[in-house]
Amino acid sequence: MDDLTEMLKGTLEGCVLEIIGSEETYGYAITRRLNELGFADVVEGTVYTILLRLEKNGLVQVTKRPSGQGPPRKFYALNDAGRKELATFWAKWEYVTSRIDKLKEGGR
Amino acid sequence: MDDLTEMLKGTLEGCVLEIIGSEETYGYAITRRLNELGFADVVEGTVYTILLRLEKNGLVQVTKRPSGQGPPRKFYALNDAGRKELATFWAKWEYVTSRIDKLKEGGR
DNA sequence: CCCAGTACCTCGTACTACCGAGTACCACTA
DNA sequence: TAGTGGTACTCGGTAGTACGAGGTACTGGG
Repeated sequence: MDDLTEMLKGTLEGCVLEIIGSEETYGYAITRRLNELGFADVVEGTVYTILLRLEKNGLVQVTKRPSGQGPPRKFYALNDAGRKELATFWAKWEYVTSRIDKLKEGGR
Repeated sequence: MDDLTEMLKGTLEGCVLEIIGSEETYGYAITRRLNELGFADVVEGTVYTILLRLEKNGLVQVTKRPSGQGPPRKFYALNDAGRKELATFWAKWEYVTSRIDKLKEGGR
């Protein structure tokens, strides 16, 4: 699948929230997970910008832990605000997809 | 539904293509159609930007016609390149939504 | 010792949508 | 004939998001 960049705008952050929400994890692993899921072109730089943004917006709790496999890892977990934001994201996603599907079906 | 701006990036152009593809139409009407469909915040300025981009990228055929209700209208219709682009858009859309739904279901 | 793999961070760029303001044309009305 | 409201298009500036390319740093193996 070719370039999905533009289509992922605004949804990638939600995906990262979802991943963090299901399991406390760190940037490098999140990138791998997204790639596995089929978002092959998502690169580290992108994920880190999102992570920084989440932190700045107070949606996550960050814990640094040594890894034994390189430099220490920064583990991210959702806090209450983050869980709320995630719920909002899914609500928007439902809304948008339902409208677009309707449009696609020639909905009048 | 609050601000969908970021989530619509990259999909709005596809929506406009779809609308034009189903019926030759013009900017003002496209805006109304989008609003009806539930994309309430989409404004004229945005639609015209997209339309100009489509024209510049050679995806549409433009015909000017008097309206009897104001200034002449610029009617847009898809050409071959536009139809191809529209098909690509839907393919991407399928792809992205399937991956995200998978993620949402806790897909491993 | 160097290199590959892991892990993180930063800066500059491109693209897209929005917003505000402006232009203009028409029909109807007072 | 001046004003109002609806139709219709254009343009310039702004903000948000993802990407690319680069850099730092730690570990273990050849």
